[in-house]
Amino acid sequence: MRYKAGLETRDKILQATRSLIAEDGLEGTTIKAICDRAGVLPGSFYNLFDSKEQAIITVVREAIDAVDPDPEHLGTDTLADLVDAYIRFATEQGDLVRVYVGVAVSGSGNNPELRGRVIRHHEGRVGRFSAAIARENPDLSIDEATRRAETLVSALNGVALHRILDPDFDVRTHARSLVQMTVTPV
Amino acid sequence: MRYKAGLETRDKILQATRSLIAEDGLEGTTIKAICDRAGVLPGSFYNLFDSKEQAIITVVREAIDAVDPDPEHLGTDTLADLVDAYIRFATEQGDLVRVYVGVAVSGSGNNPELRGRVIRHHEGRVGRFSAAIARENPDLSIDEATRRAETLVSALNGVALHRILDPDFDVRTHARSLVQMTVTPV
DNA sequence: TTTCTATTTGAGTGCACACTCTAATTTGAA
DNA sequence: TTCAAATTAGAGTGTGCACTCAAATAGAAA
Repeated sequence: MRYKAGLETRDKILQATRSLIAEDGLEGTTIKAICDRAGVLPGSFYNLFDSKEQAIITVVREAIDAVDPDPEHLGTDTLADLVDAYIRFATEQGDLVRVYVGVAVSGSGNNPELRGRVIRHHEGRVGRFSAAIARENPDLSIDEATRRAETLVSALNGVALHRILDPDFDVRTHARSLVQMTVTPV
Repeated sequence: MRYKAGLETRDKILQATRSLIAEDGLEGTTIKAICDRAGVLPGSFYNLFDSKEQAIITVVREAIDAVDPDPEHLGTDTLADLVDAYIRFATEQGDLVRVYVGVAVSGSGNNPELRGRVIRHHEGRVGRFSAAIARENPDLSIDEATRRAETLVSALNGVALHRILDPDFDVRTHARSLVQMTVTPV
């Protein structure tokens, strides 16, 4: 893959794979469907990818990375930044939400690595939220901040899931009111 | 299916189907896998079910019904009852949670009816929660009660999802604190 | 232009899939 | 005990799957 044509084909294949996984799940996605949607023949697919699984893994990693971008800067984001990034993800990347949740739920029987990756990433996210909450509410114990972060991250995932069922669902409003509730002691 | 043996076989097949859908998704579940896990041969399967799809639909309906049992008694349950029922579902029926979420996310390409069923059921649930909230907080407007119900139901779904990733996750505590937050004005 | 290689073409392969069929066995009501 | 119907056994069928390959074409570097 050193010419422009190859890169474009690769991109078309990944787009097709992404939307098909969202529609039919990891195991329901076939090479033929990918090739048809991408406007490509099997030979081209296998010129660029070793296997169907490789294309799928590429898309899943993309989804995991999209859930919260830039996970390097530990301890610098505000809670509002983290939530805004998530709102953007939930509203603009519906297909990737479906891929992410699909892997979390039924982590590809023949590839348990993917599910482990989702779990580790999820834990990292809770940690990031917890740190932000602790930073902004210094009077909270570590345990309490973690508990609230768990509640908040879970609840936000639920909101993203709701938006899959109802595209008009107001993610922004619900997400912000969840933040209010979570960081305000009751 | 009029003899005891048939009923038992049917039950084994549905159990196997349920766990396999949870593991591999709707489209990843095969007749061979179902028969192997149920300890049954294809002939027996097709003596009791017309098709693979029929067995799957049966399990999915089971999952949808389990999300909130007894949806007839509109307007009688307290919010605490509804939440307790959900906590029980989330902690005791992990496989059905996975089936339910899986259908919600990637509603079986070749069977859009299932996804529609999940959506309608979900809306009914929000309505039930909304009514309970309004009954217990008469000073809230209908819109505000509905908004809070949407937030709460979504968040509870997120908590159930979290438990799939982490079986030790304390569903009860997080669910109850979400209820607190949702019904207590901030 | 020549040459080398990336890319595409599209028919082909073997295997696993959903599903069928007939014969054998088990069941329970009479 | 008889017997029709329910159930199971298990080999068989055609189709669609993931994947391969040799030949044709297009693209960049010399």
